[in-house]
Amino acid sequence: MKALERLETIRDPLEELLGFELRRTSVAVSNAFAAAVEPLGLRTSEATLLIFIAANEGCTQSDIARALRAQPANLVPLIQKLVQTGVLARAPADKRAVSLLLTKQGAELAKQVNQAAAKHEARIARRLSPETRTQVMKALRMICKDACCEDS
Amino acid sequence: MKALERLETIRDPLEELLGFELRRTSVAVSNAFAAAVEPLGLRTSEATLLIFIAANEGCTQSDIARALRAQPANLVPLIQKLVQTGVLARAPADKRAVSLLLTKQGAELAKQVNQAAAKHEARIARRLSPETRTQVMKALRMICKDACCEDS
DNA sequence: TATTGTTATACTCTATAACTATA
DNA sequence: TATAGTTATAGAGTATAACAATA
Repeated sequence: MKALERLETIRDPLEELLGFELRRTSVAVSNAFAAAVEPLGLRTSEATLLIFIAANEGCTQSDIARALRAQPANLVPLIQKLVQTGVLARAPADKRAVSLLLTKQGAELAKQVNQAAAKHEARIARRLSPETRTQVMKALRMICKDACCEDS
Repeated sequence: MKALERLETIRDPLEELLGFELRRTSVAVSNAFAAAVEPLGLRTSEATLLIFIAANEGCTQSDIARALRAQPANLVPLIQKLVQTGVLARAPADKRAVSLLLTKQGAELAKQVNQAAAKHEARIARRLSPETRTQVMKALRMICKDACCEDS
């Protein structure tokens, strides 16, 4: 039946590695977030943008790109869509920069996004004590910094 | 100078959210891992595959797909490349399943990948105590489970 | 010179549908 | 009927180069 003995037991060496566990968890959490904002007709990137702009009304695309570590070029179609659907409005800041504002409809949508995000946050952290959550956040920031930088 | 008052201060509401901090950290760590295996001529997915197969010699593509939560279709070109470059060898397991084995060259490469992964792991966790690392791993698994499942 | 916003483009990753051959 | 492997393809995310207008 078997030309070569099939493996009876599969083990997963990846689940002992922090890097991969981080990635898997991130994927699962991102999928859950996407599902949470999908009823609002938004993708993850659009919902993220709304949360950011709601907290920084009047910011520009380059503000967003810097803060969210995104490529400015990739924000263009995203913001165009949100302007066309009446969620965002542009107002000239100076002759080259453009301030982004929420329309009345956009403010309502942003509120719903924030509610969905809060519910999602509560869900993914529901088995973590506040202290553990704080410690995990702190650890994540350290890991992120140590992964990014080159040196000692 | 300003048609609309520009924001002086940008704040980032995302960095208080566990979900987004998870994503950012995961992206940074993934990039660092990609850079770590790039000198070996491997992408993240290929290096991951080698780590897994080295720990499970004789496994099949569907074993891999299940364990790594990947689509079987996406493994095909990946494994084809590794076979063509002499890293993997196929051996019939039964008339439809195929066992995957490391060639001599593949075993050497897998060893280097595991070394690079270990170094990468040490780097990203270098400011975490062993106890904190363990706690973070445990928290990540809980978060992952709570994000995936639907219910209570 | 550097910055803001933009276009076009390319590449990777991921997802699905459909097929074959085998169990 | 379900499983193993495959093909083809489509979508989303992300990256860069190059440009015009402005600081």
